[in-house]
This record gives sequence, C-alpha cells and structure tokens, in this order.
Amino acid sequence: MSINNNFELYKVFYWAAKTGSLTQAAHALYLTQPSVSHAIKQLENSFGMTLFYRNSKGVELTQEGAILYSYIEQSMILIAHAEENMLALRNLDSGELRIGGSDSLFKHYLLPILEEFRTKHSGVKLHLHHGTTPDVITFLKEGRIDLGVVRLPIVDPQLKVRESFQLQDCFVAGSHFAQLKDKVLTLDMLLQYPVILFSRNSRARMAVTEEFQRYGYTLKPEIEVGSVDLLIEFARRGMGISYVTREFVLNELEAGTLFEIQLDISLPPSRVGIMTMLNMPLSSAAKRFIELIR
Amino acid sequence: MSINNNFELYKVFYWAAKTGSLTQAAHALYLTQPSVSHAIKQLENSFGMTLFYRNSKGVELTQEGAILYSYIEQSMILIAHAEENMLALRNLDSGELRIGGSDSLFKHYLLPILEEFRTKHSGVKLHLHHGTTPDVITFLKEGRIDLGVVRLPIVDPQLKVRESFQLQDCFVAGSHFAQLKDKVLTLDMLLQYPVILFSRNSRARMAVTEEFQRYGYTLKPEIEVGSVDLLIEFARRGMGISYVTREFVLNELEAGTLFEIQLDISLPPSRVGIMTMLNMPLSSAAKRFIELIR
DNA sequence: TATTGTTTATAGACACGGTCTATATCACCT
DNA sequence: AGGTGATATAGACCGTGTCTATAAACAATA
Repeated sequence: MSINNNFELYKVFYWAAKTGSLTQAAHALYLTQPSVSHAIKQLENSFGMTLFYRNSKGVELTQEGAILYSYIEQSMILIAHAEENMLALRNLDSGELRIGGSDSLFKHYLLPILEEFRTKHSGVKLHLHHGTTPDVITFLKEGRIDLGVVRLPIVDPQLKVRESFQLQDCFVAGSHFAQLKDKVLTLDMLLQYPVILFSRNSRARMAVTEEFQRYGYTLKPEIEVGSVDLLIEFARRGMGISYVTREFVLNELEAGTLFEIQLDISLPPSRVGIMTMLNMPLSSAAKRFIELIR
Repeated sequence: MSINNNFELYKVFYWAAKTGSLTQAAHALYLTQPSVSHAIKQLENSFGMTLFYRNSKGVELTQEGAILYSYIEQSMILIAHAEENMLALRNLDSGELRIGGSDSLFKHYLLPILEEFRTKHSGVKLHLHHGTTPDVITFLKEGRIDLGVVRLPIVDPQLKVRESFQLQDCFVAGSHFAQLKDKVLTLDMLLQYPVILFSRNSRARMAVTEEFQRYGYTLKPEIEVGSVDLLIEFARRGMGISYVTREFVLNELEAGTLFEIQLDISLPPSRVGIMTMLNMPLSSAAKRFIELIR
C-alpha cells in the first residue's frame, strides 16, 4: 500500500523541515535530538533517498525532500485546522444542535432555555424542527434531530427518555361560561358542556381520555383543533371548554379572559421528557443542552 | 500544542470512516479488529467526543466525526500523493537532473549519454548549464547544479571528484601547413609556427602550457579564442596550429580537412571527471547518471 | 425461539520499537 | 587550540501498540 507505514515520521519531518534544525524540531515535539535524527533516518531509509542536507548549522531540504515537504506541509496544516475545529466543537464555539418538539413546547417552555443556550454558546447553530410526538420520534430515528422534547410517557425500545419537568393540564373556559367560575364540577357535570380538545394523536389528549375512562366516562370533544393557539382562542370566544396546559394560558388566566374549571378529581400532571436515541452518542452541544434544561 | 499526539490514529480513523467498518479498516491496515477498536477509542478520548456510531453493521460517523473526517480525508489524500511522488522520484519517473559542463564536452561527449539517460528515464527533466570549469564549480557550490563534468585535475576540499574518462589533446593544422603532415616535430620546431589556443582560463590550455614548461619551452599563442568551434575553424583556414581535443575533431581528421601534428614527445592525456559536492547527498537521478557515464 | 453469522468491546499478555542518556564526530568561529 | 554549536551513533530500557481469546450485542436466518 504505502511506502512509509508510520505517519508519526511525517510529523517529525515537518518540524525538521520547518525549523531547519533537528534540535529545534526536537524541542517543538518534546523529544530529544537523537530521537529526531533517528526518525528522519527511518523516513529516508523507507524512501531510499536523502531528504536533508546536513551541515553544521542545521539541516536543509534536498530537492526530493522539498517535494515531499510541499505535500506534507499542506497535510499538517489541514490536521492542525482539524484539531482546532475539534477543540471548538468541544468548547461549543462551533457545531450545531438540532431539536425537535411541538410548537407549543417551543413557544412556552423551551424559548428561555434556548435563549440561555444561545447567549452562552453563540457559535452553535440551532435548528428547530416542529412536529407532533410521532413526528419527532421519526425525526430522531431518521437522524434529522439530535434530541426531541415531548410529553411522556414514551415507550420505545430504541429511545432513551429523560423526564425533565411537569406540566399541569386543565380545563379552561371564557366569560361565556362564567357561571362555572367558582364551582367544583364532577366529571359528568363537565360532560354537559361542549369540550374542545387537541387533535386525536396528541399525547395530552390521549392521557385525559384515558383518565375519564378510568372513572367510567367517555370524553368526546365537540370541537377538535390542531393548534394550542386555536384551543385557547376558541375557549376565549366561548365556543366550549378547552383542555389545555395551564402553563400555556398563564397570561389569559391572570388577565381574566379565561378561568380554570375546578374538578372534584385531580387530573394527573403531564410529564415532559427529553428523548434521544438509545445507544447513540450525543454531541457536545446536545449534552450541554440537556444539562441546561435540568 | 495539539490535542492528539499520535498521527497514526488519524490513519486508522481515516480507514474506519472510509470503509464504515472497523473490521475492514483492520484488513486495510494489516491490523486486527481489536487494535483498530482500541485506536479509535484513543482518538475519541483525546478529543473528548464520540466520532462513530457503532451498530451491528459497522460504524458510522457522528456529526463531529464527519467534520474531523472532512479534514483528515484531504490530509490522507495529500500524503498518498506525496508517497506516489516519492516513488516516482525513486523510480526516476519524475524529478530533474541539473548538469554543468563546458559546451564542447556536452557537444562531443555527453550527448550520447544524455540521450541514453533520456530514453531510459523520460520523466526526468534535464537542465544543462554551460560554463568554464570555474563557472561550473561556482554553480555547484551555489546549488544550481547537481553535478559538473569537467577536466581534471580539480583540487577543492569541498568537492568530490570521480575520474570518468580520458581525452587526448593534440595539435592540428589544415592544408596550409601540409608540409608538416608526415613529419615528427620537436617542440621548438612547433614553436616556429603560429599556435592557436583556447582562452587563458581553460584547463586544457594550462595543462599544455605546463607540459611545455617542463621541457623548458614557453608556449605562447598567436591567437586566443573562446570556443572550440573557433579553434577548429581557424585551423581549417590555415591561420595556425590549434591545440584541440582529438576526439572533438575526429570528423575533420577523417575528412582530411585537418591533420594531426606528430610530436617527438607524447602529451599527457587530459582526464575528465564528474564533480559533486562533498558530503552532499545525490538525488536518485544524479546517482543514476553517474552510473551511466561509467 | 433457537441458531448462526455478523459486528464491536474488553481483558490481559507479550514483544517490538521509540525514546532516552551518553558519547562521538564534525564544522565553524574566536 | 579551544569552545560552541550542529548531527550521528551506540546501547539500554520502558511504554505501548498489537496480539489472542472471549464477551456482548444485534440481525437474519431457520
């Protein structure tokens, strides 16, 4: 295959040629002069030609040595750049981080964390991929994102899930249903009213449906929508009682445009987790982001 | 200085990434798979990041590994080219050979050798530098030529001289001096006639002058010229008796336009030698040329 | 479900070679 | 001559790169 089977010799050659001195090359490489002398001799033997003129002032490239150097110099410069780049990646001065998650999670929860990440590591490019939980899982498996932030539970043998924080879902209504404001409703009282739910494949929707089932009730929405914003808007306009994440409507609750329906049971909190591929190493940026989110 | 202090690891990394398999990389490098596995781990540790995803089908570069690879690939390709080039130099499929010598030596003696060299090693570029012996020595010391072909003796502690062949100098005349054709002349008889010599600093001129001195005569030319061609031309036109190298006027002697003056003493042959810098390694091309000339 | 054939990872041992120290040798400059 | 730089050589030692043997994980068979 190749003539010289020890690339270390090229490094020695590079420094010897660059400094014009075996002694100085030895200093640069933290070696002794005899080691460098020996290494150069090895390289020369492997090529069957002399690479340096030796004189009392140091060494000088021969014609043939100069030809070799023209290549090796480039090569060493590339490797130096490679190492700089790797260092930058490790220090998070460069690189990229690709995150998948739902629109609403990005908007209401991840934004401050992303902001913090960005101010701390401005060299890292961020790519955000919006989608439903199944979408995000697909992105992950296709390698299009490094991590996904979704609602739990997730059971998938290929995925590693870290629970990170909890959200409390609740039913909210607008002024149209003001009569319910200070009442505590039972589930079947609630079901007298039109309920607005997020679209069928949402994790939160499934959770609440199961919870009703546990008490023997069937939760069927009057209206089904595809975005959290619409869920909030419909409730505000009095079109029904929306099931939303409380943390997402904090502004509306405080402003009084929405109020929370109190139930006689407590709905289980929905947990949010960070999802990564099992047995797949994380990039430095991804590791850092997960640290930050905790 | 650098993160990874063992360039051998990059070679292993390159093949692992290129083949997508530690096992195949091991084959390419004539190593065992555990060695490759260990090498990659070392590299990963030195960078503090994972470079490959491992799966049951082989390995695949991570984002960060791919960035490293983009540099290392270039670097390895350069080294491969370097090695190809060095091989070509050794095989004399490329490179250059710079020879210094006098015009006449090139014309009459070196030409066939140069032709042979060129047919055998067409990839090697030839550079011929014409000049007097002192010029050629200067060229050599300035590193502008690899070897010089000149008349001996040369005494210079910096030079290595290999005697290669002998030339016989002689006096020749044209038809104007036909009466001398079959005579054997003594030196003082010869001195009755106008003598044409090469310019003062020529090695041959000095040799013949010294020889005359040895017998007690002083050789002074009527005409002094700067080229062998003129020496011959002047003799042909009957302007005098020229002192020339016999081998350079073989054509004229055979054609009868010139004849050799026979002397009662035998002039010493002039020796031609190949001159190189002492203690300076020779290029493969120069070594080969010296072999050929012998 | 078991089997077989892949892959990579780990453990531990051995031997080679890279590196060292000490010294020689050479060239140049006072 | 003597001193000061350079590279070359010799020989010893220690480290580490490589090996064998084996494990573990996964995929594709039957």
